[in-house]
Amino acid sequence: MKNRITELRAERGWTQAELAQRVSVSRQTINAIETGKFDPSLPVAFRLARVFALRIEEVFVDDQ
Amino acid sequence: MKNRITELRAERGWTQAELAQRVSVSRQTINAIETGKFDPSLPVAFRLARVFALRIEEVFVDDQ
DNA sequence: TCCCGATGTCAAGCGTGCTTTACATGGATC
DNA sequence: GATCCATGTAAAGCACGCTTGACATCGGGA
Repeated sequence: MKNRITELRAERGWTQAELAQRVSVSRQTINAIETGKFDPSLPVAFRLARVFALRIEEVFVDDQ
Repeated sequence: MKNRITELRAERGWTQAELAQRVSVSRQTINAIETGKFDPSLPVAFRLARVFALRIEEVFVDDQ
């Protein structure tokens, strides 16, 4: 499961810490998701899509 | 996080076991998701949306 | 050069997601 | 009543998601 979070965050000029605050997780969690350590839970994925004003499928790419 | 899996599955005439097979999880996992025991992981959510030919937001409803 | 903000990473700890095995219940059919 | 299928549930075990706290590195600006 890939994601476009680093790119989408950069477009908006947000730091990892800022994004973390917007979706109510720790900075380390955002970093781990961006660097592919693990996939977020479904609720966190929804919150991420929401702060980017995108659909989940536009943020996360299922590579089967 | 609510979901419409029981309803969508019934529309298609699938049993929990059939759906489980289609998304490659155990029957107990489908049952637990339907009965609200826990939310699926993001990859399983993608597979569920895919077998229903719907977007994730049409299968899962984030109740903030 | 010195500092500082941003990012990467590690460790310990805890709750969740998912598995297998197993058993209980209810409805339909015989 | 006996059988069968679908569903619900439980326990044990393992891996993952997320936390806090801490430390390392890197680039930019004073």
